[in-house]
Amino acid sequence: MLNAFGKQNWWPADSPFEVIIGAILTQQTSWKNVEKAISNLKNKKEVNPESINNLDSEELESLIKPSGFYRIKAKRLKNFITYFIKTYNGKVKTMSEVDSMNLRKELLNIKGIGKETADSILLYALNKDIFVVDNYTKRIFYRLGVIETNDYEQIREIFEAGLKEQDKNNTIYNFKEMHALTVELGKTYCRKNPICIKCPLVSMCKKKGVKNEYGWN
DNA sequence: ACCCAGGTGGCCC
DNA sequence: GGGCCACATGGG
Repeated sequence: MLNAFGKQNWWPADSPFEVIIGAILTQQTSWKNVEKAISNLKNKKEVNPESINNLDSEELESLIKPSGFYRIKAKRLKNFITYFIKTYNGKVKTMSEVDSMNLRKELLNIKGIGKETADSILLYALNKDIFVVDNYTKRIFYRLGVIETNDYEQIREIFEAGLKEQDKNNTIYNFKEMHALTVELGKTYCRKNPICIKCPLVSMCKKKGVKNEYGWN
């Protein structure tokens, strides 16, 4: 994937806090639309916990409209920021000092932050060695025959173990690139309706004739 | 006119 | 534990 697509250098953002905002806004949404929403926020105010918390809900909704699901995402942003200010005084550094698996549980208790969003925050905002599993990860590597399970935690542990074993000295970097490259490959060659024939990994495929969401046509 | 996007929670069984 | 649904804008 690195040969096919090059280094991705995720996550594009000016600050770790902006990574978190983007992680919530990009749920089931193309990054292009998220960029518009973040650009609207930046044009309004500096993107920091206090300034976004001080926006009233209707104004926040209207600013993030391009990212879709804007009413529910405005609530999700507020849910996170309320917790973040109350618990960590709005400081990313303070939050990042918490043990990563304990912090993961805390994040998962916030309504609107599920596993992928929590793990994106841990990896890309806080540089924790947690691998992010998304639907492309499941779809691509199921089709390839690399994984047989659909369970998020199992898949996360399989990738974490494999990537650590391959290169212990660049765990965080490799987790970041692996996930970003997986998304890049998925966007181009691994949609729900399979168009895998030009996929750079197609020669590795072990599975044939599987017909379901994670199937091969 | 479809199909899909860097998911999540609620509800039902 | 899974299966289905709402949430919504914008691009191919």
